[in-house]
Amino acid sequence: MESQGEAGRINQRRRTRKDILAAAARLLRMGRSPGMDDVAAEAGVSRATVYRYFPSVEALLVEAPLDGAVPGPAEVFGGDPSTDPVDRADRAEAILHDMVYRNEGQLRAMLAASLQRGEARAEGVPVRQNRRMPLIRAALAPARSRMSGEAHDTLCAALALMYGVESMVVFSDVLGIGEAQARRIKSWAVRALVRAAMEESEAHASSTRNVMPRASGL
Amino acid sequence: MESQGEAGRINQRRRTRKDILAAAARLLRMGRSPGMDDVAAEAGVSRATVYRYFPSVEALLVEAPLDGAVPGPAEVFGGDPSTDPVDRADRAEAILHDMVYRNEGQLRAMLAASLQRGEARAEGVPVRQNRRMPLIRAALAPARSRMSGEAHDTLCAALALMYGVESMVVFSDVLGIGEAQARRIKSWAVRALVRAAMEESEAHASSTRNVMPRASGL
DNA sequence: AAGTTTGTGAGACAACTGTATCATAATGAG
DNA sequence: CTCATTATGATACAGTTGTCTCACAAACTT
Repeated sequence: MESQGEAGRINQRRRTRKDILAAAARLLRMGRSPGMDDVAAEAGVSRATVYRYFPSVEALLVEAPLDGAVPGPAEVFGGDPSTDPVDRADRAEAILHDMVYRNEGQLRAMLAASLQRGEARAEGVPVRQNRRMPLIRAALAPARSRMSGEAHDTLCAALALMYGVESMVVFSDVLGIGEAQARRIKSWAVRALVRAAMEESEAHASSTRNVMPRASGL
Repeated sequence: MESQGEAGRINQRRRTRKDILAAAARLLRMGRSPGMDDVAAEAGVSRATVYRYFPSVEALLVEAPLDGAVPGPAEVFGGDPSTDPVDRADRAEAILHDMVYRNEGQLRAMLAASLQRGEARAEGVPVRQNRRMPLIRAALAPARSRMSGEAHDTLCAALALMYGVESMVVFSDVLGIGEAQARRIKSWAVRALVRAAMEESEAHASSTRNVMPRASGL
């Protein structure tokens, strides 16, 4: 055999890699912040092998699968007759809220890893993925035609501030607020923002003044 | 001398502590993420001494002073005749916005440090400083008497999601939005939230229904 | 000037991270 | 089956973090 790299023993490597990620996710789900030794022991492989698949513990934790698949827009609003953007935005937040608090430890690790990209960052490390915007867009779909593009983008960006892990960090670490309180506060804020954007768009329909700033590149 | 603890050599200890924090801030301002050795060398003290004042690198970086003092409520609203909570909240956000983007590197390091080893949380060590709540409270002071305590606390918590470093992380890393855009979006959202809370409170004054959830412990 | 208290420096130490090397065992091709 | 390929295990290693102990020197008290 001369073709190396791709066609060595793909199945074995895939299985090992999957086992390592599963072990990491299992430990993260226990609330621990595992080190390489822990992951290796849990996966039943040696520490050196884990390092052969992931260059650092951060890179490993970032790729560890989340508990419970993050539902896409189709799963959330698929067979949904509701057309009220306020309710839909609120419900989308509730779903992401549950996912975030169920995977708190892992998401914190992922956020921390993405923040250290300040100085010297490796090449292959995956950046941050954006799970929230598709959900937000889908939630606001019924109101999309009633708003200007700028108003829609601004609202999307503002909602993105409340939908992700970062809001949980603020609630927990800065404000010392628990999950239930956080959910109630975000629910109120999300509804207020969507309502405000729609009211401004309606007002804009009769006058020519645009209250909302532009927000492109989303 | 038998009374130890308080009256030992307070001045010396204060000076050492200040030097260590200043050294850490100096290194952070260079964009580095210093370790204990670096801080000790920069401060001109031994590594053991640094550990005598701060139990970990995280605790040290969290307390490191920022470039340009964060103005307190007095400096911002001291000789200020404005009483519109919407404008005041917007202006407070603008001030914190400038501070955040001026200290982006250090604040990212501080945020990462606070997330890093979330497992072993020390007892007396503050996880995060809370610079934003005093400003938010001062901004909303003119409206404080016109709202219920629950409505006020909920609004404060919702605003706290937009005032700090975390919103910058969302804008930059998740949405890819620059500073000016971020400021405009936050300005709109802040104004919309304050306005919504005040309108609901006015409506509440005539009816008995309370739309806003409770948020205590701020 | 004692003598005592107390902050500091120096170094040893275990634990963990990330890298490198070598030997072994599993795998697939002939 | 036989043999070369290759993933893996077992180490050893340097670097860092955080703890600890001991000795020294600066301060305060009398």
